[in-house]
Amino acid sequence: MKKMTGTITIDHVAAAAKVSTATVSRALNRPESVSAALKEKIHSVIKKLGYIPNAGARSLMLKRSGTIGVIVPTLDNAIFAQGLGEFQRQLNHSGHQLLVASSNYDPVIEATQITNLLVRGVEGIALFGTSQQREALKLLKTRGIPYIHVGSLSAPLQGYASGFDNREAVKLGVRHLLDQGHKQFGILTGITENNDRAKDRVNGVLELLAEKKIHLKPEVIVECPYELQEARLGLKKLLLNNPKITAIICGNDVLATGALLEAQKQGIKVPKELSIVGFDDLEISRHLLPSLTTIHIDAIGMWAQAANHLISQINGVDNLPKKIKANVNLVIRESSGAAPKR
Amino acid sequence: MKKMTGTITIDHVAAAAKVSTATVSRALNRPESVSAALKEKIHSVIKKLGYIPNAGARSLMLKRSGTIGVIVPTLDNAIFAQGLGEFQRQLNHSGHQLLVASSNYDPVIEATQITNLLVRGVEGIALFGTSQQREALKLLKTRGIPYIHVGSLSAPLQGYASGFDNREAVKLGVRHLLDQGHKQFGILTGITENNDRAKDRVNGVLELLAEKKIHLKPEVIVECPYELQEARLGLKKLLLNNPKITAIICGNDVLATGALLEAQKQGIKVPKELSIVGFDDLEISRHLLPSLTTIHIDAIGMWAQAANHLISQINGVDNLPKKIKANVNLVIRESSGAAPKR
DNA sequence: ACAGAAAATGTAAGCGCTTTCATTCTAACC
DNA sequence: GGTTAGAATGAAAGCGCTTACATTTTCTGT
Repeated sequence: MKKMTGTITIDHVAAAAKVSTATVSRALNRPESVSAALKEKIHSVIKKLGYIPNAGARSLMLKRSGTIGVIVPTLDNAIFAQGLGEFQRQLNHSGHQLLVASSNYDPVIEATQITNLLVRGVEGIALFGTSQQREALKLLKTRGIPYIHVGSLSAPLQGYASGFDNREAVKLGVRHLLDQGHKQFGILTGITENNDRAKDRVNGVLELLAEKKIHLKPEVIVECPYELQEARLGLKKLLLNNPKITAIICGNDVLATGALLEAQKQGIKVPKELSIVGFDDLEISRHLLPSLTTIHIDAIGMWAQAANHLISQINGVDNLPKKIKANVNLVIRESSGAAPKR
Repeated sequence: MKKMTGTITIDHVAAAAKVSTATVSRALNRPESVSAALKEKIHSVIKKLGYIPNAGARSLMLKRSGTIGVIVPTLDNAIFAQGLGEFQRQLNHSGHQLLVASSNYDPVIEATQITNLLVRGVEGIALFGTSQQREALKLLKTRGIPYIHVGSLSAPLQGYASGFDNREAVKLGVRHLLDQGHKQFGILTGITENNDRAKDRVNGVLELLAEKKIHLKPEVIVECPYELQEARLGLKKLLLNNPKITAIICGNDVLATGALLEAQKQGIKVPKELSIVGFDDLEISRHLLPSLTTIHIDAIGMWAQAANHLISQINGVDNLPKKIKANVNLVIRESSGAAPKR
């Protein structure tokens, strides 16, 4: 039967090459089982016709779609963009394409995005953090879809995770500040609701300070969205009500950058009058003046590991590690210094 | 036939609900054609079984995959990340998922990524810029796959485009600098090879300056990758060999930020001794000290338009506009000022 | 209460591909 | 030269779904 439409199927190729569809398929998928002569003829026909196998039919037979999904809170933060770039690069090595979705830090949206990805037939999913609805996670479990949490370590439902302990990581910065003699702290954190990483970081700070008998009043903990403008407002608020603060611990480098810029705008000397510590170590952090003291996380490695773990899961490798720890370390630069004498 | 595997198909649902598969399919796709009673029973069975339709089979019948591809040079630049976020948001409205690929500014990689996306059955593709291989574009044309160029306006092969004229846009900044009395210019541009936008911007500068009888020597045009570190090196090089320069036009805000930071590091007063103009208007640009004079482009709108245009193409709407112009305007801030008297 | 229209449901044919199994061709051996 | 193992190819089944068409059920109006 001749087709009317412009879509070229394997039948067209088979007909044009005067072979069966089986042979065409084999020429494509198991070339060593086809004679050189036919193989050559088939490939030339394919090129001439511009044939590309139909993805649906293929995945229907193979039971593999060749796509992997990822859901991040937002693309608008360099730390995610950078991570996704690496994730995608790794996936490419194994012939997978990346289906991207974002949740805007909302578990409800995230749950529907999980379904969306499932409906598109992804073979695996990378999820950022661990604040997903249990329901959604269970769906993945029952459907047997491989998935991995990225950026945290304490995965629910005994899931896999590639990340680090945010609670401990942030203490690196706090300890540094304590060593510098700081006593009056402020925290500029992202919105902690539905954000386990932000929560952990705040709790890490509080925990370590509590050990040193320092207890923070609620008003020195300010939450704000991860935006420069908001961070500046946040710092303003923090300092206005608590002028004695000498050190600010920020939930990430976006917040820290905003805080730094606002401090400078107000003529506050950093680090002489105020020390600022960030988290993530974005590219810009080392270039700011003063450069930012921050917690460096190996985001590249973390995402690369996540990708490879996911692929291993898909390939049915067993005895896979439950947790993959990413490297984390304090980078002391110019935005932190000795506490001012009063 | 009972299936052994854990995969739940429409047959399982039909059996469990004691209806035909056709009815289940209809309950899902054309609910108004199924009686309320059955509909309810079917949905409860679906929920209980955790049934999710098989993507391959579905796209095979429907001839639509529900996915759209995009290829950007990199995810590592906020301007792309932000754009992609919006693109994806728009696509979600029409029930599409985003398949992301990146080319690292390499047309060869881009061509293979185009094939990859095609193999995954995307219904349409957004391409950044116009530097793709003609071959690859022709493949899309012959396969009848809708696509659109984003970020430029002069699409090859009579393709569609959502973007702006980079050549004219950059002149906004140059004119401003000329108005401020500048005579000695330097250009800090991204790598122009395989980058039509970067090329156009450089040419735009040269064109306008030529009108004013200003001709730039090759050594005041420095190319460097879009990274802060590289930009700092670039500025150093520029100034070292050409100390008389009073104004620098940068290919984008990353470069401009790097230049600004390096100038400050060197103790050069901006804008008193040196004016800097960027391009893109990233979030950080308005917050830097001094804040960055730059060309604002409506990246959000540009990507939103691209998404909608692509969807219209897919839906077979005709008489679609060939070019969609995005808004562009000069934002004068603190990094540019009057040329220093010498 | 009954014919006929309309609504609801079922039957079965493919969508384009891979792959098992059967068949044909090739080459190797005695 | 005749047999046969092995390689190359073809025929056809079916992956899970949607939908045209056939069939059954329900609803009209008189």
